[in-house]
Amino acid sequence: MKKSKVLASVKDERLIEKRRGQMVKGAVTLFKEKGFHQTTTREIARAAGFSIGTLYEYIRQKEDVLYLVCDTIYDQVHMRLEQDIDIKLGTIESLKQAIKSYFKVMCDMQDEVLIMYQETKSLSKEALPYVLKKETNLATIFKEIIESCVESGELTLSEQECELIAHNIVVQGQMWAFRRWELQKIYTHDQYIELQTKIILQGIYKK
Amino acid sequence: MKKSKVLASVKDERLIEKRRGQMVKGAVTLFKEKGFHQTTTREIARAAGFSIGTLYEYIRQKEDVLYLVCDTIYDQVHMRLEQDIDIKLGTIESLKQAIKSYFKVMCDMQDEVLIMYQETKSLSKEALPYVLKKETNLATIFKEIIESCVESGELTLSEQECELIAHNIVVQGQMWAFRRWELQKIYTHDQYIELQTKIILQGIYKK
Amino acid sequence: MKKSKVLASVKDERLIEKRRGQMVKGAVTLFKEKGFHQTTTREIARAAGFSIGTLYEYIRQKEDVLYLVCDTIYDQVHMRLEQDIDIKLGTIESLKQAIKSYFKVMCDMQDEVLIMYQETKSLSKEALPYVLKKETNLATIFKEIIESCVESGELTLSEQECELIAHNIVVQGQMWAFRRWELQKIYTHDQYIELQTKIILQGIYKK
Amino acid sequence: MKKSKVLASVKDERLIEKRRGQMVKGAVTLFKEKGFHQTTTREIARAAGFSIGTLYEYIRQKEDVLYLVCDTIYDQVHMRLEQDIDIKLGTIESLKQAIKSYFKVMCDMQDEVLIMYQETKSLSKEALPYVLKKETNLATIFKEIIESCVESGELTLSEQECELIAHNIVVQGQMWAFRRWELQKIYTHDQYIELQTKIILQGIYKK
DNA sequence: AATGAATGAGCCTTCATTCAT
DNA sequence: TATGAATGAAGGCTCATTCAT
Repeated sequence: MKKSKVLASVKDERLIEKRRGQMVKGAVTLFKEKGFHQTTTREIARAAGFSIGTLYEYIRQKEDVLYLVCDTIYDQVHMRLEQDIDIKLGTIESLKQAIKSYFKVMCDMQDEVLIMYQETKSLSKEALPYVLKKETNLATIFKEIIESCVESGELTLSEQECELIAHNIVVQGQMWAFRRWELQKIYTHDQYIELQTKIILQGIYKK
Repeated sequence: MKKSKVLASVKDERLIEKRRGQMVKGAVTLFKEKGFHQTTTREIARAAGFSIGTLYEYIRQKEDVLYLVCDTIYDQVHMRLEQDIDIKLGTIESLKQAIKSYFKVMCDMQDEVLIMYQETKSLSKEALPYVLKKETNLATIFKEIIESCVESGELTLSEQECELIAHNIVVQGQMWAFRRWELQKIYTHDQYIELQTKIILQGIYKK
Repeated sequence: MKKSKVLASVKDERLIEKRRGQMVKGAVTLFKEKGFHQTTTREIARAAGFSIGTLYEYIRQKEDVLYLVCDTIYDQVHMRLEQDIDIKLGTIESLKQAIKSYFKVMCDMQDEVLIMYQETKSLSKEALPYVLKKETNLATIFKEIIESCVESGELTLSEQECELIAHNIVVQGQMWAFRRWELQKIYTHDQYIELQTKIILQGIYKK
Repeated sequence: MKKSKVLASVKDERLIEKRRGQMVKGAVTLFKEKGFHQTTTREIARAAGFSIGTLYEYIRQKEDVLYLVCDTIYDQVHMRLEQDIDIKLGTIESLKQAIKSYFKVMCDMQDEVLIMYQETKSLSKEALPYVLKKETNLATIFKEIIESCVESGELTLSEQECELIAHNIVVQGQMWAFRRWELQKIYTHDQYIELQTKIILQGIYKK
């Protein structure tokens, strides 16, 4: 299964899972508020509910926390999407459903999305591609859904177009996170979903 | 007009302008490469071509540099847009033109866009809204262009829709900056502009 | 007899002996390589073949390990000397034999000798004199051998001279350990022994 | 001339010289007392009379202080020897004089000698050979003096013997430093010099 | 105006030691 | 007895900021 690349001194795998859970939860709260660089390892430890010494039993460097946070965020997004989405149906309705589901996840994880946008660059050269890969996977999911629609004849699009639209969907979902102060003034999130979906589909439909 | 809120010890306004120019230029290069927090005030001073002491004659805190950088970036964007765009025409063609022009600016300023996305949150509570305002202005420009088209009868859209589409355009322009590694694999930037424009307009056109 | 001053939580004397044996063996290897301060208690435990918790069942502080190591080294030196040396003979030949034997031990225990020279000062004020005493005993052994030769009329030396020569012998034996890189270039250890012995005796002989 | 390999942030060479002087002086006092590892960089800074920040303007790592200390000690030894010693004379008397002079230096620098013996191994792989070279030079000086005596016919010795005796002299000079508690009980340092000189020469003289 | 040496708060990280299991 | 997770004091080092020249 998933094999985290972050080394721990502690051997009990279940404990590692648990402690890192606490760690990530505390860290997300702090990163939201003050960002990665402004957050102290001591603060992370305290927010996680243990001492600084214990923190370093489960990671090697501060950056590992960021990696773990990013990793966890994407895993959560994927988990929630997998529950709601069925890629292979090939109907416009299923695409609508996927957009709606994804946009809702993005809304629920607004703060986490922001962290990803802002702190990703602080990852080391080794960790970065691993995290970016996960971001790419997100676009791939939508690309596949759209391609299913093309195959089923519901849509007529080139592969290039499929991919671009997939990227657009991904970004427009995240958009709520980093433009929320502007957007909230005019729409509720439900309205936002509805309107964006309409525009997206209108941009696609074969005439 | 523009009245910078950053205080300087030096009195000569022309010198302030000049030194801050050097400063911002050096800082942008460094921020691109390592980010705001990883960049040292000393490095900024050196990149600007003067000593750390001199740096502090023209700013009060490190954060001022970030503010100046963000400020400058938006000014540059606006300046270039103003040259190319005519808001009042009310033709689809002028909207196309505006999108094209804006997307090109965003491509030229890829790195600067990334800085804005990643470092903005490090601005102080006082400076932040000032910078965000400029971002909002960008959307407003497009909103106005689209509304011109509505007024001239070229398009039929609610105000809500106009605003959302404006935001979409702004974000899709920036998208090239933070997804370039993915997007470059499939399109040249010109193709990207063309395709996005097509999709945007298709999402709008009255049928 | 020997009554170690290092306290243990464990009661079984035989086990204490055994575990401390493992401990010292591992520690010597590590101290050779990285020195006392650079060596971690965890590393010592691992090298000894048990856990950090167990280590602390047999010592009270890290420094105890150093004490045990020093103690063991001197015991080994003495043990080997006792096998080879006969103090009371009073012949030049027996002195030669003693020097040869001692020099050979020093050569075999080069690394241990270095540890003694370099780490001794890290012992606590209580442990230090106890270890230094053992070093002094070494000189005393040679002093007694030389004095035997004086008593038997083979040599004519004051007590002062006897003691100084004893110290010289002790130090010249150790010299191979901390100047080996220089000395090895010119002599084998056997040549070294022979030459030093010749010079020592020449410095003593009644003319 | 001498070009220290330790990098400084400060540019003024004279200031570097001065501050490092203060630094080394303070450090020697502390290292004598508690050894390199037990001494804090903060303590070094305080002993030198400036802040921790300033300390790091003149070195890169703590180890640099040790290097500087070792370097300085050897330079001092050499400086004092150069004043007193004339290598080329080729007389027994000049050898005696050199021994006396060297032994006196070693007596004056007892504590420094101990530092060298105990802390040298804490130098990095790069710095170590540089320092060891200086130690070797010391032996070379005596070797040359002895060889002058051989050339002038005052002594009859092989090159091997010359070198060994040189090493013996160097070590016996240092011996006072690390065995002083034993030796002081029996001799004054002047007596020590006299006696050792006698033994050394007796071990050499052609019969 | 310009310089750069000085400062010290504060951060990341290590590691000896303890203690519940 | 043996284990190893937990602790937190302490240390090395950085860097924004100041100020005398």
